[in-house]
Amino acid sequence: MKISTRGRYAIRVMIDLAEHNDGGYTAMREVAERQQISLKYLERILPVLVSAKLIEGIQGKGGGYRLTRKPEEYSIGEILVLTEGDLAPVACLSCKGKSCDRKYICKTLPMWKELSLLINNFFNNKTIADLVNQ
Amino acid sequence: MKISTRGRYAIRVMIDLAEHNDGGYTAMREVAERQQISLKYLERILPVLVSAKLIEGIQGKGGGYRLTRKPEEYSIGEILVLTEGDLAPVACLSCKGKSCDRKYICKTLPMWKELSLLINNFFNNKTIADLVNQ
DNA sequence: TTAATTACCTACCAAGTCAATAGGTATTTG
DNA sequence: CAAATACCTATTGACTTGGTAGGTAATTAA
Repeated sequence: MKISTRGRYAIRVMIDLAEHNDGGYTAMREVAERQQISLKYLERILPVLVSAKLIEGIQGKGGGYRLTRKPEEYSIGEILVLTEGDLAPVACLSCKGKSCDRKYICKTLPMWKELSLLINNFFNNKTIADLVNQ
Repeated sequence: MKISTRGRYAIRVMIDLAEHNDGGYTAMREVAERQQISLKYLERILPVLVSAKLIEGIQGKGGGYRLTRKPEEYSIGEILVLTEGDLAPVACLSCKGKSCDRKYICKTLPMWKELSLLINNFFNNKTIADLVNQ
């Protein structure tokens, strides 16, 4: 029951980009240094954020990444779904998991659905801007 | 971000024991059959519930397990803590994890604490009795 | 007393995930 | 041309997951 470094690092990168958002591009080398995260590892996490158009990057000297929207327009939920794959607390509710043949009689399923809703609401109602301003 | 079969199966066993609670002992072979869970696997999950005195078992023919309290006196939280080890949604908040040296400057830590509280409250306010009666 | 049944115990295993590291290539700027 | 950057793919060691295998000890019914 843990959110992995992939998702947590992605959020920290987004916050860092929001904090240093002057219209230009921020090199991931700087972000990695400030956040004390391996640059090489970050480079493996970012592509999914780029292809989902949450950030955009340009190559070459002076290049880097920048946000494509305002910080308050990113929900934590969408970042985590991209990087973690799913926010379902149990396999039965994951879109990847196969349908369980006990779903109509399972006494625990309603509880998992309730929890899933709680967690999803929590993350969808929290934005990058909420985390920058504190 | 998933609760594993260990915790989920433990809860289902507790519910099953509560449903067939006539004062006597219920053989795990029956529970495994009803719940469609491998008996051998269940036998590996149960010892922690026994040593924490959530259930008690007696050996030999006619033996089995039974609850030591009333169903409404078991919170889902305590069952999951025993079987999953921890309910912290991130390593930084786990009792097992080492202390993070960014904890005083981390912009995300307050959010993880908030989520952790939400999840713990959810599980601590839900009992086995809540799941049996529906 | 014996056979059946049960909890209880330990070792093992295959597959997958996690958290990186390594070693590049392509692109752009000064 | 050199430096800096994003971008790409393969590999790896440690760990977790979800079991299986093969027993032993205790108890009861026949």
